[in-house]
Amino acid sequence: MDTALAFPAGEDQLCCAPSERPAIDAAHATSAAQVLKAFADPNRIRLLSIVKAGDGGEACVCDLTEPLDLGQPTVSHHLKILVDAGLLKREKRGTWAYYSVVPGALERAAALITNL
Amino acid sequence: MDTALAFPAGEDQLCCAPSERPAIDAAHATSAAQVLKAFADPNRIRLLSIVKAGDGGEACVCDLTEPLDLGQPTVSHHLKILVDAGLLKREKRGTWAYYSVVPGALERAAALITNL
DNA sequence: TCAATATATTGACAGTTGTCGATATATGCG
DNA sequence: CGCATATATCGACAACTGTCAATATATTGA
Repeated sequence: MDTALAFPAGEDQLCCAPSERPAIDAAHATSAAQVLKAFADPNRIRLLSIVKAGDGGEACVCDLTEPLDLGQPTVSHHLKILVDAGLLKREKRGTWAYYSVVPGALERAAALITNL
Repeated sequence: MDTALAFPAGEDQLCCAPSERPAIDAAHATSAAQVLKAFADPNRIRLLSIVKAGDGGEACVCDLTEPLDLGQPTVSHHLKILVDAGLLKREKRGTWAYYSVVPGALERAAALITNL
């Protein structure tokens, strides 16, 4: 259970102008890559997109397995990766598990790229 | 040579508000993942960062192999992946190869995430 | 032309990842 | 309780990826 360090906290404000900022160190690169790795698969991209576009910004596994044309275990696997990366959150209601995008998570992930 | 489709062109303006946008299709997800995959490795993150922070926004391979503690072939390999993804461009001057970030590429890559 | 340097390419190998089928674990309902 | 449904976990396997050593390909300079 490598449960989500996800977004290291703090680190929101920038020390100086982008053109003057020094290169990031190995530790930051590793944690950034850990999050960005979650976007490195087409099916996970689609999962994020479908969940975000879903009614109420959420979707359950049963809504996701068909449009992706993947087996249910594989979908669960990808969802776990997205949750561990801090991008999705899981809420169980009855028999169903509803996934939704963690507020601000996509923007923070995008900032990892623009703030390089 | 799977030379960079990179950023598919067009697709810059959005059809509607983010909350109303439908989920992206498989083809878009695949091309987005192709670019984002380039960010899925800590050493490539550092390469981008070091190049961007370098003098004149560029760096040659010889400047990159030492701080990353990687062999020269491995650095060349990662640089090729970043070039193929449309993130870096290569300019050969004499014996040296200078790499620099393609203008706007990081912002476009980040937009692939926020526009999900 | 020949040697030295910088970079790219190749081939190999271990480690990781995406996928599936089978199975386990809930949860709700008769 | 016992069955059906929804989801998660496990084990296996092929495909992909990151790394290195060895080698190839410029390019410069003597």
